[in-house]
Amino acid sequence: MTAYWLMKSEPDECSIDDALGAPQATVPWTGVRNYQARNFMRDAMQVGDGVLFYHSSCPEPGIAGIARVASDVYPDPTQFDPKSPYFDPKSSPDKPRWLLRDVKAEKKTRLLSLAELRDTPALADMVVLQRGSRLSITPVSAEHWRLITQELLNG
DNA sequence: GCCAACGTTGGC
DNA sequence: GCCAACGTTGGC
Repeated sequence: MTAYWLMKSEPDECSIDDALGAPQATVPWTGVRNYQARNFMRDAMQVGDGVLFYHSSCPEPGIAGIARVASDVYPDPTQFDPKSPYFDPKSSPDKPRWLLRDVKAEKKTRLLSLAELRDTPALADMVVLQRGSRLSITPVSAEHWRLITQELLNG
């Protein structure tokens, strides 16, 4: 059964344009250093799941495009790179702590801003909108996915 | 740069 | 296992 996700990326690091410009429009979702978000990728995601590509920590935070989970889970190579800001000295290649999946960008959309998301009563239950929510990967219900993609693709 | 909210660490 | 201190996220 297809599931849906919202995945945050800082556009300074990897914007929807960057992802679309990558080979096969596919990027490894590096840098997740939160166990709950990691576990979503490891245990709950499946290839083909829908992804709302969200721009965070930027002047205009919000959903910027549609993407899809494009690979099985595998170790995040940045955890082993001492020069990477995501380096984790407590991790090792034979016992990797951090995992990722590849994400394939499908379409850049208009920016559906965080303010607009918050102004939409039908989306009030979205995990990402909950008070104090900081997770960089959150599940999205089928109904919320339908509403948002309909608005972005047809609206 | 501020700060609320949450996660992680480490001493006990 | 508790919990205070500290670190991080991310909108504003």
